[in-house]
Amino acid sequence: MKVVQGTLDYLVLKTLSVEGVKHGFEILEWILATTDGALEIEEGSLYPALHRMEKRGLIEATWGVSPKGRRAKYYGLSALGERELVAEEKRWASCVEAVGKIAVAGPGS
Amino acid sequence: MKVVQGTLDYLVLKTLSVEGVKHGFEILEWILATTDGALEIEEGSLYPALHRMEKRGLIEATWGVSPKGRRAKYYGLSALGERELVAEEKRWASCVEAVGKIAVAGPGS
DNA sequence: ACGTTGACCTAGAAAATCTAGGCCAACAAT
DNA sequence: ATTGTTGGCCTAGATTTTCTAGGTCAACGT
Repeated sequence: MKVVQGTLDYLVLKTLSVEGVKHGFEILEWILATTDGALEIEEGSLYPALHRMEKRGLIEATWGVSPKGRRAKYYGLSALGERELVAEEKRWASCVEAVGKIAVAGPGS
Repeated sequence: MKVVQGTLDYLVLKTLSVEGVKHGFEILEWILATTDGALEIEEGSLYPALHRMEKRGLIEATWGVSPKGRRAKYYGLSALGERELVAEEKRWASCVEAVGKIAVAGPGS
């Protein structure tokens, strides 16, 4: 990801919320495309993250077949995941806001 | 910090750039106050970070005496640190922008 | 028959932050 | 004089997240 740590869960939750059910590879590609290549998440980061989140009950998986005819694990948001998404959203917003305050502060403030 | 990982260096560099020379405790307090309590950095995070950054030549330290009469290590930005700050600033901005794109994207986009 | 692609997986490394302490000097209070 | 509190710095080890660098297996094309 090469950016900041602690955002991946949020990104995945948001992706599933916005795009609906998706499998791992699709999530990677969608995030990459949507951010114009800025957020290049590695498979080695994503799959463990998906497993963590599934174990926590935030997302649910079912095996299926991808449009290209391969077996694929489709993930969808659970009710718990939706609530978690709201919390993560706040967390991220308040972090961005706080860092913004530092950036804006001047010697006279 | 309880927020996102990978921002601390940026926050410290920015603090020193905006506020000038400061010692560790002051940095903590200033960030806490400036973000209205949102960014509560722990001493156990800050001091190792300061040492890392000093080793990398981004900041320079001199021992002095605090306004309250205690010995204190004052840190200032080096020329290298100023350049690093510019880079970190871009990194952070592009990350926020990218995450924003995910958040904004809708099923129709 | 063989190489490529899609899709998933994992072990171990690397890095950042936190927990939970400890140290010592200055000062206040008794 | 002693005790307690505060200011300021420090560190070892745990935890967590992400990445590196692999590997597997089936579908498809040639």
